[in-house]
Amino acid sequence: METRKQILEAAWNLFAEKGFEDVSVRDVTNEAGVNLASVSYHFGGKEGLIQETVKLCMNPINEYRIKLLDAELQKYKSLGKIPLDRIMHALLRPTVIPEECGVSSELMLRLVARYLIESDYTIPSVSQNLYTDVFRSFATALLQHFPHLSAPQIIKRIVFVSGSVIYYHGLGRKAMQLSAGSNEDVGEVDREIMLRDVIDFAIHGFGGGSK
Amino acid sequence: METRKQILEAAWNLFAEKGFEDVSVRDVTNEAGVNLASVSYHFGGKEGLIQETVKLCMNPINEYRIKLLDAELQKYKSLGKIPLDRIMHALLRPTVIPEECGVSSELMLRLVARYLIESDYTIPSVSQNLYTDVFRSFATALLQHFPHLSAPQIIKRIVFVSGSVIYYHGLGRKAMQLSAGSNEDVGEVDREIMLRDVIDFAIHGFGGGSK
DNA sequence: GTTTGAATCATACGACCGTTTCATCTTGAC
DNA sequence: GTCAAGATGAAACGGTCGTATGATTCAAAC
Repeated sequence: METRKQILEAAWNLFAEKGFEDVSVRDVTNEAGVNLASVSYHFGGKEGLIQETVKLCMNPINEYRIKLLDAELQKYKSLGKIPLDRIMHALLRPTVIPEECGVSSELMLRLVARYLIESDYTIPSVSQNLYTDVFRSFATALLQHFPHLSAPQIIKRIVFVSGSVIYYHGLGRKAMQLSAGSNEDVGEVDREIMLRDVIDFAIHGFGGGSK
Repeated sequence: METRKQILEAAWNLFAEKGFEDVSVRDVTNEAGVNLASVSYHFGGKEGLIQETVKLCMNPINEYRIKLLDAELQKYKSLGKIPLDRIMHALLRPTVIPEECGVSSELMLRLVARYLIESDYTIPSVSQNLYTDVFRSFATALLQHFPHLSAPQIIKRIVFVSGSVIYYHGLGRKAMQLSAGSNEDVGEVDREIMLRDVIDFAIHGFGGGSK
């Protein structure tokens, strides 16, 4: 059963670095130091391995989101509603600083983004309920702040906000370089600062000045 | 020279529908009704065809953005600055309603998103300058409104906004379904309404209330 | 010690891919 | 009419891929 874990770890690293199509089953098993047939044996095939890998990244993030939101809910239950910035914090922190929920780096978010696009945005069935929970919980919390918005409008804005971050993870660095008109590196980004920025952006974008 | 055009059209449709990896050169040439070797002859290979296809989508959108912004610049030059909503309109309309610049549907945006992710966000060299122009022009216009923001901060927020739209194009519909907890279809989206929504979101997110 | 079933291994199969090669056709210039 | 160059065509090459197969090892149960 050690083999299974080794395969997942190797796949994890390789997929995140090169993408699903550019990594062969042989690449994974070589990296993991296990036999080629192990992937079929343990995961039923490459597709099964991919889905398992993606779940390994998606689920902790969504679980962490819900956990953070629940904690805020307890803290502010006397108030009747969670402050907007705390809601956004719960929604966004797990994606900006994924290490906190065991997802080793933001490379993994690119992996998820990649998967969603390549699979026509089909979410693995095991993760679907979790996604549903996330959308519902945050929509409920946000409705306290924006009772004039319809549920679909709320969801739409949650998607806007999530998209900002994922896209930024991928293209942000490149965009900085392009804007400078050169290919020089722009240095490391401070994750806490970035989190603050994106929360700020989300709060104002969401509220539209109405709160 | 007709062959070249037929190949591009077939590639355009197939790539957008299935992605680059899932479409073989044979698929393209069969769909186009031309010989297999034509792709190597006209584009040097599959990679060349991919880049040409992506450019066919990227460039008109960025050109249209600049064109719209220039038009606003003329209209409001006596004012010293373009109204914020008009800047956002110029930035976002070409991606929400790409037909207006000859890009046949939002499927093409998925194609671009797919390419950016699969190619590690490497922008084809011919399109690089255009991207640089876009970032610079919009950053300049936005700086009039937010002189307290640094250039990198402006760029960062442009990326946030662009990301919202692209992500929404792909995942938005799915998100609606998930939030409903079912797989029922959510119907068509009104593009003009969506444009208004995303501009609204962008304006407030960008300004952060500071106008 | 034997049995048994899960796990691992070396190997091979069949399919598909991108590219190349070389022959053939087309077209316009001389 | 001939020639040359561009464009198209048929076919094959070499390589890689995901998967299947059957043998082998291993460990726990009896």
